[in-house]
Amino acid sequence: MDRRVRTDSRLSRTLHVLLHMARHDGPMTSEAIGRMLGTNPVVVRRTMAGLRNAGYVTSEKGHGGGWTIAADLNAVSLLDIHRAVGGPRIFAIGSDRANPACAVEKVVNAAVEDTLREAEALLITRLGSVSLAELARSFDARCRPEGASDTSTCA
Amino acid sequence: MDRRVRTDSRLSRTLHVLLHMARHDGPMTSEAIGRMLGTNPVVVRRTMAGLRNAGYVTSEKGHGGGWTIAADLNAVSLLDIHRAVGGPRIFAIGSDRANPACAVEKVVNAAVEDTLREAEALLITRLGSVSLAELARSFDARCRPEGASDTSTCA
DNA sequence: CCATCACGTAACTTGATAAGTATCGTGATG
DNA sequence: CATCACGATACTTATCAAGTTACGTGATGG
Repeated sequence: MDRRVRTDSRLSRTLHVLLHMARHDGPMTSEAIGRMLGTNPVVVRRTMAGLRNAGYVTSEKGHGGGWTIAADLNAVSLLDIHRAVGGPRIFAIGSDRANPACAVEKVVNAAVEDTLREAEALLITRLGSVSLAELARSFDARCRPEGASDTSTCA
Repeated sequence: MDRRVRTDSRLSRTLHVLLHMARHDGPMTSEAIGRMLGTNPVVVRRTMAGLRNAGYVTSEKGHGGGWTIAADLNAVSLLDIHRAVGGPRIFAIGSDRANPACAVEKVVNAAVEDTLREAEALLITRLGSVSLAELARSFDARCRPEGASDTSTCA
């Protein structure tokens, strides 16, 4: 319980990207994805590398290259994506010493950490119970009742 | 959803301190508390200031001064302490843009944030359901079956 | 009265990490 | 072989709890 952390948006960014890729024909370049996210291609490649290692996407170089989804969207959960992008630390709060000598501190840390673990377990369960396909369908249900290729806007 | 954050140990540290104070006669100095936490008095004062503003403790200057509990431990929950020390951001993950123009991004952010909110609600509920007195009793039950003044060690 | 104690406060530094940036290399396309 | 797009490394930036330094103020007590 010692690491420092910032608000990590890799999960939501990646989901955003994947849904666009799902409704896009052909590979998408890091350049185009970066524009979508308001960032640059290097940041995109860094995050996408995790997805590639997990086998969820593939990348091709050269003309007409870019990123392509390589998995069944029904088989990949939000939790899988969370883990593929680094499975980052979830909480910004915690205890400072892992194994305190003080008995009071032990009890306090255990109480706080048990509570955090409970919340984390719920989060993990929820993320694990939603597939990318379901997320995509929930978008269609709300925004694209008839379905079409990707014409949805990105600022 | 934009702020950056580190692992924040103010809650667990403060609970640790309060339990010691509860089984300690007379005020405790920031100096002594700092030794307990492995930090220095200024850090202690900074955190304790929140508790003082909330009315949970009082502070006295000069000889024999220091910090004293001013609340009924049965009436103060872990959540109250969490809030008194700044109610810091709980999660290290989130979305980067609060109000995206892109409809896909909106749906994704909503899904992620709803899940986080659910986990946060559970955490808040749990923290709110435990009083300082109960936490102290759980320590006694485990470590001090007969109860006495504060002889518990702090490394 | 004055030395000491202990809190109050402000300003600055440190450490950790996601994000951002710059640069070069490599392989594929046409 | 020029261009494209990924791969990889190295460096900078932003953020915030925690740590540190320094000085002020009020209370105690000799």
